[in-house]
Amino acid sequence: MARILSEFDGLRLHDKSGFHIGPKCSKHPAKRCLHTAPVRPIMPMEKTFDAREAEPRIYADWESKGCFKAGANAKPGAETFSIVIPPPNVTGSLHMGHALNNTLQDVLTRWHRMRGFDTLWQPGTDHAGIATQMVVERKLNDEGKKRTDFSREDFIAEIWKWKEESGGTILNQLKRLGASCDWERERFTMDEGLSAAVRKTFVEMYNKDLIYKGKRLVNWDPHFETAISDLEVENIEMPGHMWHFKYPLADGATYEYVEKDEDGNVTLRETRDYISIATTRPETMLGDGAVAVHPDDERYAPIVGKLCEIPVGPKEHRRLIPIITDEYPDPDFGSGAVKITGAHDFNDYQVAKRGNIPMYSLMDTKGAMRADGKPYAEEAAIAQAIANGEREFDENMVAAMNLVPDEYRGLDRFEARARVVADITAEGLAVMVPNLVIPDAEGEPESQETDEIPGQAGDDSAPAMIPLIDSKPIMQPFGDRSKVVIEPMLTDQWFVDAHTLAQPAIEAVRNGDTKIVPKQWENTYFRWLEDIQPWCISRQLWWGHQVPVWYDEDENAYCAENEEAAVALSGGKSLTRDPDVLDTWFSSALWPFSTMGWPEETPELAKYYPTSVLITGFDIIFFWVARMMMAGLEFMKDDNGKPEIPFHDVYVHALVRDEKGAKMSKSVGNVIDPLDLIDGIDADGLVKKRTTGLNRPEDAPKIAKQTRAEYPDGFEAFGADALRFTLTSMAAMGRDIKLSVERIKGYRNFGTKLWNAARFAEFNACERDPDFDPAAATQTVNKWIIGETAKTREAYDEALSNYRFNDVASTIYAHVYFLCDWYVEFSKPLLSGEDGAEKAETKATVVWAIDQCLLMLHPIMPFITEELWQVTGGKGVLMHTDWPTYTHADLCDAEAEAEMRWTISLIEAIRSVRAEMNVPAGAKIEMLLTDFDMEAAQRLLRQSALISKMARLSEAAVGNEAPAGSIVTAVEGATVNLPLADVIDVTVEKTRLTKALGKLEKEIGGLSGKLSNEKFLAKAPADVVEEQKERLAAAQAEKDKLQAAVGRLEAMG
RNA sequence: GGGCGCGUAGCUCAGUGGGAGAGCACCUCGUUGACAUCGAGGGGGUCGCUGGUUCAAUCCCAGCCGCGCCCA
Repeated sequence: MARILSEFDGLRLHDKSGFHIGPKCSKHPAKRCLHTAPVRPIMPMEKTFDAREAEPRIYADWESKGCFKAGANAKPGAETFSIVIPPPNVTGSLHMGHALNNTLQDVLTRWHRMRGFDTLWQPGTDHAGIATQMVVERKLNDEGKKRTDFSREDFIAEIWKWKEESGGTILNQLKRLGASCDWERERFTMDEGLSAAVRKTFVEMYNKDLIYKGKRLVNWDPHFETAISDLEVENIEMPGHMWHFKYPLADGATYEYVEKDEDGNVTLRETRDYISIATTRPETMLGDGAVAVHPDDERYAPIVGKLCEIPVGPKEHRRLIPIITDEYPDPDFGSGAVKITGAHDFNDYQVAKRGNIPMYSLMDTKGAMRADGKPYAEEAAIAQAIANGEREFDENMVAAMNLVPDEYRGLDRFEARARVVADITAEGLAVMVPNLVIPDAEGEPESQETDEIPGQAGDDSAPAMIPLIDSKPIMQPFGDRSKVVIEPMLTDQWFVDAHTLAQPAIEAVRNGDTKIVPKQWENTYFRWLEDIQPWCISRQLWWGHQVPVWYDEDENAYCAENEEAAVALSGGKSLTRDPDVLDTWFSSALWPFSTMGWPEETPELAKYYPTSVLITGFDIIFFWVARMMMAGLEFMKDDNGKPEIPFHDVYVHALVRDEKGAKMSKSVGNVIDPLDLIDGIDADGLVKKRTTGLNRPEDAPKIAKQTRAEYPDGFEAFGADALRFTLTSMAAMGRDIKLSVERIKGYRNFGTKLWNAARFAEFNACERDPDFDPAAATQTVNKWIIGETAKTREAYDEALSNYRFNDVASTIYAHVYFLCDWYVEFSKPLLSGEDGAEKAETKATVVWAIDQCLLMLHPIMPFITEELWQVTGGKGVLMHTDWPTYTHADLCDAEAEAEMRWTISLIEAIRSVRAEMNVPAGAKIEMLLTDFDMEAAQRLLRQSALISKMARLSEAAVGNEAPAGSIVTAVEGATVNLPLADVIDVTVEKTRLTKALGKLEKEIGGLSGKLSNEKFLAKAPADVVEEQKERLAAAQAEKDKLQAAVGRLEAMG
């Protein structure tokens, strides 16, 4: 519906309803005011855009019209453009990272769709194994139920129920953001189709030995009681301790222990009956299989091959273990001797494998000391026989043995640590040092820290000797979801031979088939893939894709896509399925093709795979990008059977941080929910949000205070457009985004600016002219803005083609402001002039120019632009309107451009003087150009109306002589004289001119120095030399003009 | 320890081998018929430091200082 007020040029109503308010206008009593125009039920545009009301309405409209469907708005035979969404966790809710990620995808998708590409943005969610199981378990707990109250099937049914009810949250939030995904194609990694893809890939890889099962040391999460992959472990430096214990030599043997300094001088010589071992994990001593020293370490050479005693456990059953050599121990670290606990440490595991040292598992799935198996005495005896070399052993036998002494069985691992330390210390087998009072760096006495360290009694009596305990930071592994300390555990797990799969994935990026942007991330990608470890894909969870492997009674494995096939493989045996499920990322790795229907050969797959670009954060390059590359290249083949990449480009964007640069986190209380910026939230709501559900509830008051101080009024409803524009404008390559609420506000205001430009067009009855040809414009101002628009369009497309999102945003932002500041003002005289061809052309140009802004802004700010398009009677939907293809070369009129640039510079010069001289804004003054060239005179003649209006001149003329008492400034080709004798202060004016001259002289000095340098003239490119010459001439000319003005001032006295 | 990145205006950040930019903040003026969610004008930076390459370096190279991230 067109709402053009063609009969009421300049009509302005203060009442939003569109009815005029009364017979007298209170606002403009003295003027001719159209508020007194006849009452008419019309609907002018609202004064501002109400995002909260309009955005959901507009989105619903697009959706109902099928605007997002794959292929919508595609030109016949168009190229395809496809993106698969990084599937958010089904449990997720939208955070800033999603907002950024999806805004960028939407910008690209909308842009291509408008350009007529056959476009698919494939949406969906990820089943997120641990996260989802966690959410549902918590919900059941709230209902007083436990997971173990359910059968596996029933529990999974509970999760599906939850998914149906609550799983769509994040997708609805993406809609609120404006994401133009093809929702009809929504997929979920646990869908039947995607599950079939998982089974098929597993079976194929199994059959190629790319997947295998084995007992390996893996990262074990004692909270979730499952293995996790290396990537799901976060190593965090924590304050820790290193204890030093004596492992007595067997049978009271002794040796000469000698320490030397670098020059070989003996610094210590004593007879020892023990070997000193340093450890950060005393509880694992129970599982030691050996003590290792470096083969070159002379200190221990005398005792290599001998046995020593683990100084813990019942005395009568102390285990003896061999002292071996291995390259792993660092002689300069600690005592240089390392205990080897193959089942609980990754380094020890390697040593144990090399040395065929038994690896004794000490803990159960919850991280407590084992309580199963035979009594300690029996187990210890067997272990001793192994250590003595009297007994053969194998992996499984050793794994079954429980070497935890009876008194420690069932203890939590940290409790066990304290007990072990206390027991050893009590027995006098801790290494002791004098209890020195050590001066610290500031020279103040400070005793060795003894707080809460197991093994050191908090005794006031200050004993002479205390146990040697180093307090120092140690790296500890934590589960990225559970936040508990990860335990290396020796378990049977499924692995993917990632090394083999990585080679084609490396090659595809190296040879440019897939391009990573910004390029620096390629290094990260290569480094990880080149050193990739086997990928542990099995999880001891219930929610996920169950491993498609069945076992018969003899543990023979049959891998097949379903049970019938497995049974057939086994020759008809009765089989049991492997209970493990797969790492969620296993199914995510298939996402680019599984969502398109693979393993079926669907038309979508043929059309949209490989996808055009993947937009993702750097934090999942390893988790996801690299694995999709591996899976794609392994399973997808083009018509010639050549492995096919999943995407041509990978654009890696930054992390969104808070305004101060801190990572947004619940516990810090600095999280900003994108939806709160879109729809607004008051301070109470924000505080409530940030302080509920904290891990540390005691932080709530602090967080509340911080929040109120920072955002005393909460957030206004800035709308999705403003947030999107902000994120786009800040998405510069290679740097994190510090999100500023002020900046969002600024871009909301930018939307209002655009809105008002459209209102201006409406008030002036500027209607779209279907026959308007921008190349045929006749008026200088029109030709000029058309050329400027074309320039902007080219710069925009160039930037977006290169994923330079921030450049795109600033290009269109600057253009809109330029249009409003200058063209809109310039158009006014033409619009209020006589009816005629010029006026008609200008009206059409105004609409055209604003429409071009709407088009170019639409990918970033889809809502307000669509609303403006439709409110002003645009045809169809803006999101399916064709993208412009004109170029600056097509539409530029060089003369018009030069003339308008000159006009602008003159207006700016006059305004500047007026402001500096404090000429009242309302006062009209005269202007006279002197020393003018013909071009300047003609330009003034042609543009005097505009210049007079915008510079508030009563007269604009050319003349031969400057009037006395003029203030002077310069433009290209003329001296500008403003006769302001009554306001002029000779001293002030002289100061102003002197300052300006100073700047010019500095510039002239630099330029002439350069131009008199023969080397510069000889070596610099000709165009650069020419440019410098022109600049020098211009500066010189301006200097002359100002100099003359100074002369005249001095003549005045 | 290895790798990557960053240091430009008070703040947040663009940018370029040849005239230092934007937004916000700040100061002055202003209800001019689109817009006070606004307009006009203005101040403010030895482009981290030191060397090198070059006719020319904020930009390229090396070293140093400071900060961040990833990996061990």
